[in-house]
Amino acid sequence: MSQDNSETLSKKYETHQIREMSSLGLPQELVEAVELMFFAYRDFVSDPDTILESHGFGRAHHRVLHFVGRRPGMSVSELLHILSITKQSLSRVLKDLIEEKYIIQETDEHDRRIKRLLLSPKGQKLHRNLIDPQIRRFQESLAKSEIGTLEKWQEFMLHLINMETKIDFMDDTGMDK
Amino acid sequence: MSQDNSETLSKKYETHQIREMSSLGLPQELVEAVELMFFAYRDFVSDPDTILESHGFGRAHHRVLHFVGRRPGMSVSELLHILSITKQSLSRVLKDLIEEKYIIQETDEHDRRIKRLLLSPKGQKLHRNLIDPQIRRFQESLAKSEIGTLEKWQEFMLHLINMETKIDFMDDTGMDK
DNA sequence: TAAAATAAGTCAATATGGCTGACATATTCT
DNA sequence: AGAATATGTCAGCCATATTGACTTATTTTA
Repeated sequence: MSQDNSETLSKKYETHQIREMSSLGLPQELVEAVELMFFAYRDFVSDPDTILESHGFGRAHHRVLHFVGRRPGMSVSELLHILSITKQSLSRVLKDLIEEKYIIQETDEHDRRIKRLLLSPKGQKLHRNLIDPQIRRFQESLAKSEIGTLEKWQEFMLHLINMETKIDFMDDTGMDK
Repeated sequence: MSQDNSETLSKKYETHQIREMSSLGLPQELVEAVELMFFAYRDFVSDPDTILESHGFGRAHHRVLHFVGRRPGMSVSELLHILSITKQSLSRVLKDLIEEKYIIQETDEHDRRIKRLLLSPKGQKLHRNLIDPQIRRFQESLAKSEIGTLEKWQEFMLHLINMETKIDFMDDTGMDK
């Protein structure tokens, strides 16, 4: 942070009174969980963010690289669907990635309207560099926690997801139910 | 989505070949987990997003309401610190919330440079409306999963967080370790 | 007590990544 | 032949982030 006071907050907190009870009547544990989602997500994407910046890319580029990497040969409209954005939003980002040869387009053999999207070797390398710190973060967290395997965590996270999204996700992973 | 083809992706997928193996050499489970983070976070904030829109607010307003609600009496610089944004970014959002009387400012008694931020009753009500669907989502997910309690999930999520952030979070929740 | 540091606020410019609406083009389906 | 589909593009708008340069009030410190 640039304009920051690095003194710890707790120290400051001793100097003033808490004026009202926070989060009246809500289960404290669940309110905490809401914050955990915010902080965990923010820090989870922070490493890729740094790498992306050095390439002049943003999170939008990351998402495209990720899904094209996971589903080689997906069409533009499939990509729009899974990202839940408009084609105008996608266009700039996709154009960047194609111009700089991270993504390759190939016309579908059977329906020449459709363009299949693929990662070039260069794109695969960047994708790998972006996902590596995230994988590492999971592995470290797994090692430090008593959770054992990811299974239950995954189940819980999956239930947080909207039904429509779930369909996309399972197509993507090859899951059954 | 506005410009969307509602046909399911899986159906389309039968019609073309997967060209290359995806995510070469990476543990599949962890790659899946990366996606779960993306989808779960997106859908988790989708309900508040809808409510915010009807008030002419965005996610930035939500974050301010949330942290001020959780830590009544926090100063502007503490808020900047916890959000990791600049004061110029905060200013418009905070101005909106103060002008529309969701947030009250009070000058600190002992140091008159500092302004303590508080939710008005109106602000508390909105905060509550925003967090309710998220709490509900957690409760439903908890009921559907075999995870039992949130404890292990919380531990795992906490380990995903950067050390600096952890300090803020624990100040916030009153946690010890 | 004068100078430095701190807390808050402001102005201006810039970038990213969403959005809508209106079209254009090529291709395939009916 | 005409409708529908897949992609792409132009133009403009909005929210939210950034940096840098200042101002004002207040407190701390040398």
